[in-house]
Amino acid sequence: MKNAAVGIPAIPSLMREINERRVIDTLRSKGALHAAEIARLIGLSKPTTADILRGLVDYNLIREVEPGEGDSKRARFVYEAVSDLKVSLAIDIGTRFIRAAVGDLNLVTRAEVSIPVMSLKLSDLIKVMHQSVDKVLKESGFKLKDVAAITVGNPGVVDQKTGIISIAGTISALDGVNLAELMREEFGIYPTVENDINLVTVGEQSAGHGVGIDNFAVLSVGSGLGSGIILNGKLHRGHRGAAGEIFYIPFGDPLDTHRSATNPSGDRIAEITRELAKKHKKSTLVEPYTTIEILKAAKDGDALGRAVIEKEAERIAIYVAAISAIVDVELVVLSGGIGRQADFFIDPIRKLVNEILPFPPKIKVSTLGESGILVGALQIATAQARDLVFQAQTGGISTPLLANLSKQISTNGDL
Amino acid sequence: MKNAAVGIPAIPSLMREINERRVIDTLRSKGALHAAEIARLIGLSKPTTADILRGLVDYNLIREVEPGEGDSKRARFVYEAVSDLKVSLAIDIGTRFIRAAVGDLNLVTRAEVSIPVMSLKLSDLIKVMHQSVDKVLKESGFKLKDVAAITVGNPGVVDQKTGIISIAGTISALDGVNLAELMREEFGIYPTVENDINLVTVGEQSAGHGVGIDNFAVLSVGSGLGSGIILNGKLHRGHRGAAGEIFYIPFGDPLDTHRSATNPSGDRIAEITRELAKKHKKSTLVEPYTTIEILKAAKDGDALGRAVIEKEAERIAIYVAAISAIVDVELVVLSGGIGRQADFFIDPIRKLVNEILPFPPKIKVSTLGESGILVGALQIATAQARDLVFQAQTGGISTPLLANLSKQISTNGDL
DNA sequence: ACAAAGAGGTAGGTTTCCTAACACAGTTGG
DNA sequence: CCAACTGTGTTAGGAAACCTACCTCTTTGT
Repeated sequence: MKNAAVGIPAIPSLMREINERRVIDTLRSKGALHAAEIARLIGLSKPTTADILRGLVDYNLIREVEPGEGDSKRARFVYEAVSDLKVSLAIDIGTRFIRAAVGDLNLVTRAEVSIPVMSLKLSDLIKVMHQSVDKVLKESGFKLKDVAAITVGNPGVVDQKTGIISIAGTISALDGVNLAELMREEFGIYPTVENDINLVTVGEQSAGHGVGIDNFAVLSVGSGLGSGIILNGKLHRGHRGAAGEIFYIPFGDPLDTHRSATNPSGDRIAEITRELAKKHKKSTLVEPYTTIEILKAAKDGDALGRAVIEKEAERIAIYVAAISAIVDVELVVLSGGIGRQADFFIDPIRKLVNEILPFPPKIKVSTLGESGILVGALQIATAQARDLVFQAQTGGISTPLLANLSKQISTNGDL
Repeated sequence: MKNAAVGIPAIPSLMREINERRVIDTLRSKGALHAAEIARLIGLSKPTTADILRGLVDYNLIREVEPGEGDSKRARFVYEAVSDLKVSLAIDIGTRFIRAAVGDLNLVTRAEVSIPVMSLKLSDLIKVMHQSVDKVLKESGFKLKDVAAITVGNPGVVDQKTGIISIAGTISALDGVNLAELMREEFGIYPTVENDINLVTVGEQSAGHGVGIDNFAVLSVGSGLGSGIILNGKLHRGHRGAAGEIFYIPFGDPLDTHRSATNPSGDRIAEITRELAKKHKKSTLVEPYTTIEILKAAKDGDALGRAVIEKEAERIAIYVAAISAIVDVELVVLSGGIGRQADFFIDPIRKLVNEILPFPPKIKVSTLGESGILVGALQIATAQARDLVFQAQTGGISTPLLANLSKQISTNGDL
């Protein structure tokens, strides 16, 4: 036991790796650039930058390209990050469809498919998942061996340590299942399994209303109710991955497991309508009340429809307020089947939230649509894929170790 | 504009600074050590470590001491971090007392005082604050010029950008005041002004039940109601510093600004008692109902007292549940005048929380007592003081810049 | 047309770290 | 009790990474 090092020291080769990573990150985010410009952006000298670029070309992580329109005419060599060394795979296990997407290392979606679910039995879900993966890979022109990382969305809470899913609600076949392990057996790759609303939230962060916002939440109101939270620019999962499970906020009778008094989700909307139908006799709405018809009627000016929506607004508002009271977000994005339709009743939500809170958040309606889950899943899978590719090509140390170092750097003053 | 560097590059001198900081951090957390042991702990080679140690001795940041009991007999030189180069100051502005403490760079409390406030007028508060600072400095043997950093606790929400306090509740004289700027004028040092419950939370993290726990909350039930949240090991302040203002969770009637139906704080406890007194005629309790007497009666077995406490338990439980539903913490620590007495009614709180949540947190009662605010404030002030001293002695770059670098390092894989 | 500015490269030098080898001082075991 | 061992601290030599300064060549601007 001669060198039982606890931490990793800052040695010259580590310095080089940090700078290499920053060069490639810069190329991925800004597109093709020439050496002098990269040097300026990062703060390195030209000789060092040129040396790093030569190394990255040797590693096959970047390549020389023809100077384009935006480049200085004096630039003789322009570099871009190689995007198709490996790909990442995003899968969304939903109640009605299983969707899948293939993305390259520069986060460009190469293919996207959607296959209807035949039954909610676990074996059938796995079967359809296989079909969607096969189909999306074929369409993208890549093979399974090209896949570096997979991220899977599901409606449940995922235990980060064991990998086991719980509270999967509508897809109860997933409860108690270790989906990550199961997929490793099926596809040979250990995937990241994540809650679907958390993925929508990451999607909003990378391509929606959450771009550049460090503290925001997504409130998803659809057939179920849930939320995802970005705090200090990072998805907050909580101790057991159950952060954002706002259904369990004990509004009304604490022991009412249906949250009958406050639940705005599709589960409850028919009951709200039935209740309000006693007062509003004139209505085009008839049993069985469906969410789609209620929303349509409300837009068309139907009194019962409007009354239901007014109630919905109140119920959504209290959840927005509860989230913001506890974590003080800058923005709440409404998502999910009902939330995405909230454009025409967002004003009463805002009004009530502003009355409840001294520091109300902005409230917006998601514009990402159905594929929000895949956008977020690709974001996570691609980040992992980039890291794996970097390690594989350079033989560098892993990002978790680097993150460890960066933690050690800033113990002070950064509380 | 020849070198408009956006980031800071990883250059050799930065590497040295990282290693210097890690050496001194190691000495502060582990006490006195000899060179070979430090080298092992950090992972550096012996010659490099010895060189760094010589440098830090020259900078006056560490000093050579006599080898003690715990040290290897072969150790010829043992080093410790210099603790009294500068000190930090913690101030707690409370409704009844203003407390102050002086701590050294190794986080040892050198003196602590408590002075009753005469009135809640701003000018009087400032006067008493001055007295407490003078007194605590005198007792500690340091002067104002030795103070490197100050952290001040107050009941309000502090806007991180403007420095202005709001919702200060019981000390309404602070509302709209820029206390940080005011103190800079008084003491010549720009302090960190922070919400008092946030400071208690940092206190629990460094010296209470929160040691080693990455996700936990402090629920403070006293004359008011509030909470502080540690997520991923860091205090979460939120977009406007209003995180943890759980009073605004719209339990009951959303527009009831008193939260009559659910507020467990001292504000409301007399009313709860009055209500329950109708059912429990036999009681030693009489108007005016005070929190202290109610708690005492309940402990002595008084029926009315017990009924009130039962109600309190329910009310506390729903706030614990709401926090945990949203951020999924491992632990909730009960604090504040009432919360710290919760030992004898913690079981019904646990029972109800376990019934409400699928992933209930552990619940514990704070053991820090009245000085929790000062413990947290010293923690923050000392972290800043260490950083300032390091910069002053070495001429190194600031920690925010280092943190910036560490952020740039781990863009990937660390979502 | 020619000077200025910018891209890319080379040379030389500094800083930082490492390994290897050694001197010296305690520890251990026959 | 002394030889062999183990661990501390130092010295020497060398590798890796960065920098500045300067050079050439091309484009830009007057």
